[in-house]
Amino acid sequence: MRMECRYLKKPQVEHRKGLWSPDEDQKLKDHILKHGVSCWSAVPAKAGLQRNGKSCRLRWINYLRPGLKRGKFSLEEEETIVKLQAKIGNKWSQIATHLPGRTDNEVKNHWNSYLKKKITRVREEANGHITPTAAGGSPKGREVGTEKEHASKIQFAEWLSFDGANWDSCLFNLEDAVSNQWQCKNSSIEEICGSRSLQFDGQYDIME
DNA sequence: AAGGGCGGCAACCGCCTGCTT
DNA sequence: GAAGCAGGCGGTTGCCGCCCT
Repeated sequence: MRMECRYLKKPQVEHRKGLWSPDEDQKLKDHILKHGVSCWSAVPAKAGLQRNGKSCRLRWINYLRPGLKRGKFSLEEEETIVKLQAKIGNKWSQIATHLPGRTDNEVKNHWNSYLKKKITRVREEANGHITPTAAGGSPKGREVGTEKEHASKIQFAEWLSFDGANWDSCLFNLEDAVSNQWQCKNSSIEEICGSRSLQFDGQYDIME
């Protein structure tokens, strides 16, 4: 596969940057659906695009690929992200494999812009030395004080709670989880998550 | 109504890895 | 074993829209 692209003569064209137009999307989509991908660096020329191969690959994976799930992350998806991030760190591509229809970029963005701040806030509130708007929450943050914000806050606190009520036989400690200090005693991460959600038989014990 | 600030998202950048010669 | 290349990945940036003052 790689052989066929290795010594292809690539035209030296100025590559376009920035947002993709609907026309470019259509060209890329049509080309890939019709011919598949044997070599990303050859795709732009074959598809009639003035982009580089990497850009095309990214656009396809993150936006055009069939089966992508758009829209808000579900509570279950957020649980998965937080757990896996605590377990394996910022391995977004690996985390994304446990979230069908989600891309690594999407997961990363959601973590950086939302989950990380939420966790910090919950954590600091648990420590009792924070105002609700600190830790990334802006003083003018959206939905602050609204019913929606209130609801999401409660939900988040619920699924991060110690009682593990919605964790199906999982003893989960927020403080350790967010410090990357919790460990799974009896199960590998694959066993824990299976192909998708958090169904597993083992238990988490907090290791010092 | 307007401007400033923030959050969310798309895309780029640079490094790393694996493969081939 | 070294060099060159493509693909993969994580970090970062920049733009846009929404919300608040």
